[in-house]
Amino acid sequence: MPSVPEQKEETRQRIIRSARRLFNRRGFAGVTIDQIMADAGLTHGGFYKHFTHKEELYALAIREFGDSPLQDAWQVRHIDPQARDRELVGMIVNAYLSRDHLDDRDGSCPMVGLPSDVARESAVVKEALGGILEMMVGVFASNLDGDDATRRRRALALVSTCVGGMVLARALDQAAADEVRRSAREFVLTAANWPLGERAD
Amino acid sequence: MPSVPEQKEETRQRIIRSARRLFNRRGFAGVTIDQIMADAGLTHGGFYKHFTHKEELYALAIREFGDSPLQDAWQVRHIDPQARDRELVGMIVNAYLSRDHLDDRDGSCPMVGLPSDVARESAVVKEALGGILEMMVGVFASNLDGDDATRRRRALALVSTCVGGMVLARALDQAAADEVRRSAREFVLTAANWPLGERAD
DNA sequence: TGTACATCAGTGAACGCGCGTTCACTGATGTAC
DNA sequence: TGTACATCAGTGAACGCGCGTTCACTGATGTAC
Repeated sequence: MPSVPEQKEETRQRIIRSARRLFNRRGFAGVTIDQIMADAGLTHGGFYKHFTHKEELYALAIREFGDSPLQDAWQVRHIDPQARDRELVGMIVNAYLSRDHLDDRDGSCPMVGLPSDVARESAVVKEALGGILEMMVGVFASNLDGDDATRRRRALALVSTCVGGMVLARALDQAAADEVRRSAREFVLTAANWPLGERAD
Repeated sequence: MPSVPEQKEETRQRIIRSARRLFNRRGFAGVTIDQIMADAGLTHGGFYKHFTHKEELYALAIREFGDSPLQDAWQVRHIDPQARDRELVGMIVNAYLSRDHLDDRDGSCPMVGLPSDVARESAVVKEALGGILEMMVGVFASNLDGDDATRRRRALALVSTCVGGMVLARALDQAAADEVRRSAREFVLTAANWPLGERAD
């Protein structure tokens, strides 16, 4: 076999990483295949040696956020989804609703950067986002009181507040963005009785 | 003056209404000027007799939601933003998080249909969305307890939950969408102590 | 009251550009002998 | 160990199409006389 499979796979991953950053910042329609390939240090023609459609790469890019733990992007590392640790969840909420996360157009959670985009895409793309939602809901639910169903419902609502706060913050001017972000954070931490920890902003 | 100003203004409004529906459903990049003009019963060439750019129409279309009271889209009419009426706010929350509102791609609140799109647009567009947020925050805050600052902060958080729940619901499959929607609704109504009223779904 | 004229909202062809996708080609690399 | 060959990831020109925008034109309508 004259081509090197490991090298091809490495290139493929590099393209997906470039796509993840660019799509997250500018949405599906706002990024061209040429830009993604150039960002990965390649020319546009080779794209179809790795993927069949632009949309296929889009779904893969979103799934990537789940694989390469999202925590990296949030500056909160090594989180065990099963962990019952209210302090840790408090930190996650702080990080999720932080100014850093708001400004990180490239690496932010795709629920913050791409929801309206995903709403218009096919089931494959929606499933990729659903996986990320479940990850976050799992962490929240493990640290709430009540029976399983109640914890899940409350977790879904609290995730909605976090995501909604950030989505709105992105769609507003700086001052309004900070106000919404902080209000959502205070509300979630108080409602769930999670410690506030040290807040950077 | 051989042209009729009132007729031109009427045409202009018809274009804006078409734009509002189409942009809300498919986003800024997903709609062509030709489609908007055709929807308004015109041909594409006349567009520039009314607007200078595509983006100008986009901002106008979003503002339109504030002018033509959003309540029409929510099936809740004649709401006085100053009204202190917990029952009414309960109805608004129910309507906002209803299946009807989720499925109404054309007429839904632009905070639900367009936030990621708006996040990538200019200040003019963001201000248009900010106006709609303030409308909703005003209604919520008037029906909460505490001093002004506290009510506003809680209102911002509760609006975040409503918007976040709907934005996520749009980006998920049917089953997950209903679960998020209902969880967010129950949580908001309970947390704010607003009556549940009759829920259709 | 009637007629010639000026205006301008709306038409539809055209322009230029960029995009997603295709394809003939290249050249580095592994394999066969 | 060396050489001829086959493979295929990556290249870059090209294709077809649709989009935003421009522009010469039309024809309905108000105005001047």
